[in-house]
Amino acid sequence: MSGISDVARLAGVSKSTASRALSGSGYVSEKTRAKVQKVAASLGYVPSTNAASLVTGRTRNVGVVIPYLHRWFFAEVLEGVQSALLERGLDLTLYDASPGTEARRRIFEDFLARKRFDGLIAVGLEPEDHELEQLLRIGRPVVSVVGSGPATTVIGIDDDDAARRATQHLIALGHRQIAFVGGGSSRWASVDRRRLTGYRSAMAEAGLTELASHIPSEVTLPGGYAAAVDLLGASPTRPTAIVAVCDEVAIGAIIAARRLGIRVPSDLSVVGIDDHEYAEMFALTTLRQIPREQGRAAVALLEAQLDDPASGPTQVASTARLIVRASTGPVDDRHSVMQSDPRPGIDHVM
Amino acid sequence: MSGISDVARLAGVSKSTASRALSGSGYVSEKTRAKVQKVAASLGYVPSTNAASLVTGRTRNVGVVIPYLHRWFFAEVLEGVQSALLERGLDLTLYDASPGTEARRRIFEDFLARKRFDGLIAVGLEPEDHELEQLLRIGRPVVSVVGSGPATTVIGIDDDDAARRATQHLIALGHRQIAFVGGGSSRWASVDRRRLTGYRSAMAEAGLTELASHIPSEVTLPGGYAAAVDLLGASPTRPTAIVAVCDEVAIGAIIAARRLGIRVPSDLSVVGIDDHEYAEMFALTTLRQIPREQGRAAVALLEAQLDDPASGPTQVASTARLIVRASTGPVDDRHSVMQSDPRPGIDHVM
DNA sequence: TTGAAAGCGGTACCAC
DNA sequence: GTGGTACCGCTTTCAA
Repeated sequence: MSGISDVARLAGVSKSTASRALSGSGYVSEKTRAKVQKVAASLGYVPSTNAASLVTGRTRNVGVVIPYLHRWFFAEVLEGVQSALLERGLDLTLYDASPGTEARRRIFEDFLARKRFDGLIAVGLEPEDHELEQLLRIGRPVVSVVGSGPATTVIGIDDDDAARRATQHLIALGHRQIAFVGGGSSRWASVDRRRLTGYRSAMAEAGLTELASHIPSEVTLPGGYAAAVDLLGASPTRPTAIVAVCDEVAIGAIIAARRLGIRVPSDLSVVGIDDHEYAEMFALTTLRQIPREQGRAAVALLEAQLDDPASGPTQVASTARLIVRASTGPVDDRHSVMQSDPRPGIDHVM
Repeated sequence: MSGISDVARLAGVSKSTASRALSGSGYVSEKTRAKVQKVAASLGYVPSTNAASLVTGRTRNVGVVIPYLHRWFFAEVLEGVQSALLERGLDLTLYDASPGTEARRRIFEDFLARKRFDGLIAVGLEPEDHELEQLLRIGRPVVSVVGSGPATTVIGIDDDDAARRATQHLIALGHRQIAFVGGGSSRWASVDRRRLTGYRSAMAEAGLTELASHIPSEVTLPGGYAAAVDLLGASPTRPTAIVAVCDEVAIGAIIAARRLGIRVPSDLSVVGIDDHEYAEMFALTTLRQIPREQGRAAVALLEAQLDDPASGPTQVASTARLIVRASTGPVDDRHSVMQSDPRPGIDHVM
């Protein structure tokens, strides 16, 4: 393992000059720079980030705090973050902080306090009050993707608007019995709340407040499935349409409908939010967000704050785009129309 | 930010004593130790890992190289690794190395060379020859979960055996037309290859070599769906059973079958390998592996190698357990039996 | 049992 | 433009 002194010696210069030549800061003649770099390369010299950090205080590492790895949205954001960091030569330290676990407590208590990073990206974190306090006490910039985060930069989509437009899409198709499925079964995520609000306001605007109903469920595919089985199987006044809190729940609902012999979209329309990787396979109408891009944007925002600590927190909310596929269609009041297409709901089979 | 010197000064001892008292190595009187620790606590002292690493050479950080984040198996392993590291107070640096990407090249070329970790855990990595060489050149212990890895510790299930038993299960139910679905469409993962081999040997042992067939597909749920649509929709001699390379493919196949009006298991039996989080929802018969445990085991193995560098590479393969649910059943040659149960295949509705 | 001092591998200030 | 040197914060001999 050759160090910078080895490089310096073999290049016939001092450590300081070698350092300048390699890090690119400070005056070095073109000639010596070339020489030093050649020697460094021939030696396979790799600078010790550790040593550099010790003196500069910069770690060239970013921490990512994330509560779930196995949910589509989170995994996508993480991939986006990783790729953007990679391009900048930055490392990524992962903190998997499932809500309510001992692991999460230790992360906030011990791991984050070590400050082995220049900044933090929190994905859908929804920190408790004392957690938020701990987060700020660290004294490093924090960028949140989704989730709440006063005093930090937050980025995401306009959830209220997305759910409202999803609902409006169904209303425009003539639906009135529209249920909102998902969220609220255990921990309420603020995202889910905002989406429910958007749904409710669209219902209210259409004078359908009386018909609005919220079916709680785990925010997962099996959760959506289970909730839909209950909703569709038992209810005497079954809804003609569902707004799902996200695509996973929407897909679970579609699978449940199929199992129950309910045709999508002729008997039931379903709209989600996400544009999940399975959305096309299920011909799901949805409001598209691109979490990977949100992850990349988070890195860019963090970088900006790192370069200029004075720049305060920003709020960035993009607008989700409605993607109409075949899981939504006009309401059919007759309930007994002949089906000419043997496979309704799938016109984009992969 | 108080450093160890502050602690030392306030405790009225030297830096060295403070260091010993806090790190727990070396002789310190019980009295001074208590004193030092009290002062450290009151100051909120957090040692700089950086500075410690610089002198000890140990980073207390583990690198995880993983090609996919959005696939169930990988996410589960990662969670297992993370939780086991957390318990040991170790950080986790993530390297997302999708095969064939520029990002992956840079990871192997630049990032790993920095050695910001004491050891590496490679998940399903399947390194190319030159990548493997780079991996070994780093001179840090490497533990692989799945994937190939000569000269490194490898842990996983006996894939050949798992696929063989999946196939035998179907044969025992009377099936003969059994297709193997998945893998081989683009990059062949060695896991997938071993599973295909297991399937083939079971077919051969039963004298069914002639009937064996491999339907390639992407190893994803939509991949399995697409392959099954082709296989089940078009084929005049449709198989009565499918062995899927993993649960995601199996579930895709079940969804495809339902769309095509093919009943599972009366018209088609499907068996997978994994015991995916959706397996129960689809009543999928499968060979269970517990990737989270594999992740935890990887950490334990790495720790062993870290503590005793002399201990050579180990190979650990556990045996997958057959979980029989309702996606497999006896072959029905009459093809027109009355169905008494209106919802075949789902007796474990969630 | 404790303290003094020498680094770990770099960066950065300052004089030349 | 370049070299000397102090120092980042901690661990670790070595003496006392």
